[in-house]
Amino acid sequence: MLANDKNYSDQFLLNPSPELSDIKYKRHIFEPHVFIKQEGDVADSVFFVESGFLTMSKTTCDGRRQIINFVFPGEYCGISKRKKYIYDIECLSFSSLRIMSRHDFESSVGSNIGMIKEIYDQMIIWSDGMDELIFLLGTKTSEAKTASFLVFLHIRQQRYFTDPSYKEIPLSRTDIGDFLGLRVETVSRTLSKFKKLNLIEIIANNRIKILNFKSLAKIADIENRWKQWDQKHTHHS
Amino acid sequence: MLANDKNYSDQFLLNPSPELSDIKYKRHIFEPHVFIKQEGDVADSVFFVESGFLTMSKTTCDGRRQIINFVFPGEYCGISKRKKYIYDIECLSFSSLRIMSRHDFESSVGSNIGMIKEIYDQMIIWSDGMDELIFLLGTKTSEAKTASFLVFLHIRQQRYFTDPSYKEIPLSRTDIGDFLGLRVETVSRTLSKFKKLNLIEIIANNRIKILNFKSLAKIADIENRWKQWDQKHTHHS
DNA sequence: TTACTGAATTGATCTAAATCAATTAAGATG
DNA sequence: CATCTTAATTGATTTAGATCAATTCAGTAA
Repeated sequence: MLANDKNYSDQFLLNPSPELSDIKYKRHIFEPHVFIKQEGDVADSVFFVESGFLTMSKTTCDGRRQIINFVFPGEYCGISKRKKYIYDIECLSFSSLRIMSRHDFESSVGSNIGMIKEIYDQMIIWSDGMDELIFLLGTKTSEAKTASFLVFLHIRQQRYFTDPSYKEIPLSRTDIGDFLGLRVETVSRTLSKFKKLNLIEIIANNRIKILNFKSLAKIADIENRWKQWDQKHTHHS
Repeated sequence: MLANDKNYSDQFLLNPSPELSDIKYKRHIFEPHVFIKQEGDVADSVFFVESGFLTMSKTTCDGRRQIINFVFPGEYCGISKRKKYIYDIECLSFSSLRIMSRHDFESSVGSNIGMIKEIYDQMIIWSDGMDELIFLLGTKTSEAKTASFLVFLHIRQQRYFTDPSYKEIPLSRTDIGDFLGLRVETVSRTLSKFKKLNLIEIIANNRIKILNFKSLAKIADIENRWKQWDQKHTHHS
């Protein structure tokens, strides 16, 4: 729990679109690392993130966690057709959420084409992100995964923030690993390697500055596999 | 290309809901292994599967393929907000598709709340499936992955088919591996193991009969990890 | 039938990443 | 401030699954 997280102000709260802002809600501020909902809980609410960051994750009984998605300010979370949530919803930082009842949300969405369009649009964007994550988890090496993550975070942060004091997403190495399907140690080693190559600068544990975006983007896609291929096929000595 | 795939008939074609069936379309029959669209193609069409199976997949430049989703009869495919597709759309079997122009599709969906609700519902279901796949890829062992796949397929097939002649989805071991983030050899080895344990029966290459669903479901979730944990913590000899 | 082709299986070996084990660094607390 | 706690890093070792290499099997064609 960082001291400056406590300088909480709603100066930068995001509002939902006019279409959606009519739904009855309660605002609630959550502290970091609080579980808003857990897998198996009755899926009775929908959340709108006014500020802060959430994760959607699932944990095996032996403690392996997979982060399925990050929820950014301006996004909805908890939309489901099931009786129970199939994932945990957890706060990464101090977060201000609008909590709506599922019933209110669904009846509003069901009767207003502007509203459903809004949610539909978010779902298509999320769907693209999930495609990328599935591809990453199924095919990429630890280096490509880590580079992809840095690229992803860089783009996502640029998209969402104009206020400099809210630029950082408080992710631990464990969180990063749980997103990429890697262990902490591997994430740490890979970041150290990137640091040595002057691709990044580790300012503080939760602050990684990208020094060479282009190279990272290359590694994220294919570079390391090509490197291997290259080594095999061009070194004849 | 199996001989009985050629016994093509539209006796079992699925229709979209009345809401959506007004959109202008062309029907087209595709052969197995045909790419309907490839990553990078202009995203100008939307497809409705009347019969057959599609995959959405992405391939790295060194040939690793990740299947992101299977498209079953009655489902839509190719819906995007991007200019270009970010995945390949490929036929697994002989498939009858309704091809709509993206423009027609979007304008119909944008103006009809019944239509958008229909698509929205499919997206929520797909989203749940993608959550599961992300979890599987990030946390599960090869045995749990393979068992999960068998469970998934069993449930999916039961849901979609009443006509027995269309029960089998023509997946190769490579396809299964490309879905689970495993290599062919690993899939084969794992299936052989399951066969030896009398959990499944391999009738033909594309026909796996489940003999013990309960055990597979257990393995799919956690069994193998608990087994490991168990061995470590209870064997004191 | 026999030969041919591509898929599946099985075995041997290798390797990327996990696991195990300290050590170091960074925050938080009294 | 010193102390306590938790996170990050780094090194040594192990291992699950990949890769490499035949072999077997199934399906098709001649």
